[in-house]
Amino acid sequence: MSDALSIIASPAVFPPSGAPPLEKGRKIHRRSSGKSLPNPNRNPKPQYTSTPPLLSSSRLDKRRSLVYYAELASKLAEDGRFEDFFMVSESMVASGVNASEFSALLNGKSVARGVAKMIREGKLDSIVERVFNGTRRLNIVPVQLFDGIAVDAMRGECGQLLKCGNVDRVVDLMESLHGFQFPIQKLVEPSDILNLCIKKRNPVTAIRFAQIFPHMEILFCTVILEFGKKGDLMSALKAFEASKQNLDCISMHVYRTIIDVCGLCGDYLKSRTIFEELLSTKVTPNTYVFNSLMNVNAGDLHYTMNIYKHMRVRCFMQKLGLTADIASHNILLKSCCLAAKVELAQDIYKEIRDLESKGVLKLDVFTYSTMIKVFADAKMWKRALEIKEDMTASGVIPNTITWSSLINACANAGLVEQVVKLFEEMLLAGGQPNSQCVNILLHACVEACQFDRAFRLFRCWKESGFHQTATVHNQDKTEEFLSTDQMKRSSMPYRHLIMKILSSMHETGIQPDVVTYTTAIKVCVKHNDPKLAFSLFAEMKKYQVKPNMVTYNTILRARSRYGSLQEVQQCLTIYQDMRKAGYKSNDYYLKQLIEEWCEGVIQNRKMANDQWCSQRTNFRPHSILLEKVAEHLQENNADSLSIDLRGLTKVEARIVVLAVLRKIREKNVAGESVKDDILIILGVQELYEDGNGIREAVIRLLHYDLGLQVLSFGSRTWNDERKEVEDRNMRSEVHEDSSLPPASRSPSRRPVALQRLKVTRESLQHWLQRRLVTPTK
DNA sequence: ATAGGGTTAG
Repeated sequence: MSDALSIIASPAVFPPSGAPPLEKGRKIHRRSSGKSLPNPNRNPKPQYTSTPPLLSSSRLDKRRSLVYYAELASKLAEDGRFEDFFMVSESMVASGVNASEFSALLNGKSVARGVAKMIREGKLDSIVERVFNGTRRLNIVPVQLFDGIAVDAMRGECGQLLKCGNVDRVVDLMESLHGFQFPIQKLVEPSDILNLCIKKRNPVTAIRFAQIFPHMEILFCTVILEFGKKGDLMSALKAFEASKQNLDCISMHVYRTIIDVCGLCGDYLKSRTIFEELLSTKVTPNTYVFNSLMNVNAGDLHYTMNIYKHMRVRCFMQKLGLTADIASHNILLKSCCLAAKVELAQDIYKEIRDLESKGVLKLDVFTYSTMIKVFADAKMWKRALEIKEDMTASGVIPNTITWSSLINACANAGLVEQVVKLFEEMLLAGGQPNSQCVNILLHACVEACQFDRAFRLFRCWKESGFHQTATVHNQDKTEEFLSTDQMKRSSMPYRHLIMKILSSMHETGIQPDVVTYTTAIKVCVKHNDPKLAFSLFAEMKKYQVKPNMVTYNTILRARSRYGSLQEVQQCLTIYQDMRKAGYKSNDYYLKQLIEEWCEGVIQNRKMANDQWCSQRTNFRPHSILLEKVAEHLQENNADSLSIDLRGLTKVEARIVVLAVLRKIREKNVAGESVKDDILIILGVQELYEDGNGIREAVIRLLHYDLGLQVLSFGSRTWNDERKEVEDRNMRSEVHEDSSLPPASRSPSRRPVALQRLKVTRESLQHWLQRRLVTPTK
């Protein structure tokens, strides 16, 4: 048998200088003899045109020709011509050359550049398909072929795909690469992939990603937790099940995470099921699992106590050390706190103090803070202060949260003096107040109507920083005591104080948060000052402080105080804003506002109101009513006098019509006269039949209650039409074929049309004039 | 990569 290399290297097999190749090599021939190869000008080294030592069988020659073909293959790869690259490489290997010897001679940089080039050209799939499968056929470890250039290029490409939200594509790619031991973790930030999966509520892709991630357990935990944080328990559970399939042993961390997630998603019963399942595997749960379970079920003291006992018995039986640690006890105290069991909490506190003296446990800042909260909730502020003494005696340093709890204990009891005193003490002790702490203080002052005092504190901070506050404040104290009564009567308008307080906070470096703004808005609402409330709402948006449910409810709560069209419009804007922010079903206050505002049109007609009250509870949970009203009341919709009532119920239709009428009335008072008729669209129905009774209800309201002239679409008066309808009904009853569905009946006899009503401009004007002479309320 | 404590609204 002749030398293998000489066969592969013979001109008949692979000609370096352009002789006819094997059929397999046609492409190589065409391309390599074409544009880029050989090209001495572009790259004079190596000289492909020079004749390689072909027919020699000496070792040196063999080596030389191996180097030559490796260089050639590298060059082809660099140009992104991987088919040609593999043609050369595979031919070499087929000829008996050792693949690893050959691959060691390949220029890794060139191959990497070639890969980068393909990536730039968007040929990502080809890389996986050709390059990786090709290298596999060659028995070359593909990773060796790539250096930083290719990895960078591929990372860039994955980043682009993620930017476009194409997370599945990235995971597809990574799955393929993973099969070739490619270091996929170098390509993307795991959090980038997970965030997208979570945003799309797509657990499947997240699970696929976790399966190929080098630290699978960690990633599964992260996936479970992140879905949980978004309240997506379903997806979290899917990831949990997948993690059990993929991990070879029971992971306490995974169990702990899913139990926490049950808590985050409010399904504490599910956490119990999962715990039972874990017990059934006969694996002893660790302290983390026990503690998480207790914490999630903290609202159920009975259950938490049982778990706690279970822990202790287990320790006893297995002669283990104490599994219940200080965190377990802290959770138990929290559970007592939630159940308002002050005495039990005190007993447990005594017990753990005892354990501490025996050196078994060490009470920490959490323990003391929780106990302070126990007493704060029970309005036992003196006992709360005693806990603080215990704490300092044990050498535990109170932190911001401890101080906040303590201040809150006094605030709950209405002791503003004590609150301020503690705050000063905190500052002296070097405590760093944050916005939450400041909010408690602010709230305490607000509750006691001491706006002036709150402002004074904030002014001090602004002028001299926190740590000067105590002294400055003390100087003011006498004066303040003397003028408390005047302050309660708000000698200085509270509204100036609120704005000032907020700006002081900004300047002191404490960012007013949702709670600060909500408290301020609450004060405005209390003082009947919707204008300032709305402007505060605008300001918080300006500072990118996101309103929450409480904020929306606070501002919308004062519905009865909002009277003007503008105020109602602002409310509706806020409502729409709320919907956009994802708060859906709680539009209770605004519905009431709209109802009351609209009904104000006929508020002196008692009968109508009584009838109304019986109907008001019939709203659908996600009615389109408010959107509809908002649409009509918007300023830019001023000239549209067409009301589309399609899809609304009787009650909703009534409100929308009333809203438009009230708007017309307010505009009229402001000097804008009615410009046109009102057109009311009722929907596609049989002209003389009205299943929902909307038509009847609207006509009753407009014609009978308000005395407006209502025309049907043909401009006949409603009364004329009514007679006609009755006549027709009498006649049709005889002939009607009730077995047919309405739509299939003869249109000539029962016409199907878009029903419309019209309220004429003249009758509206009459109505407005009547309204003016009628004494109000 | 590991839990547990504080504020607002009804």
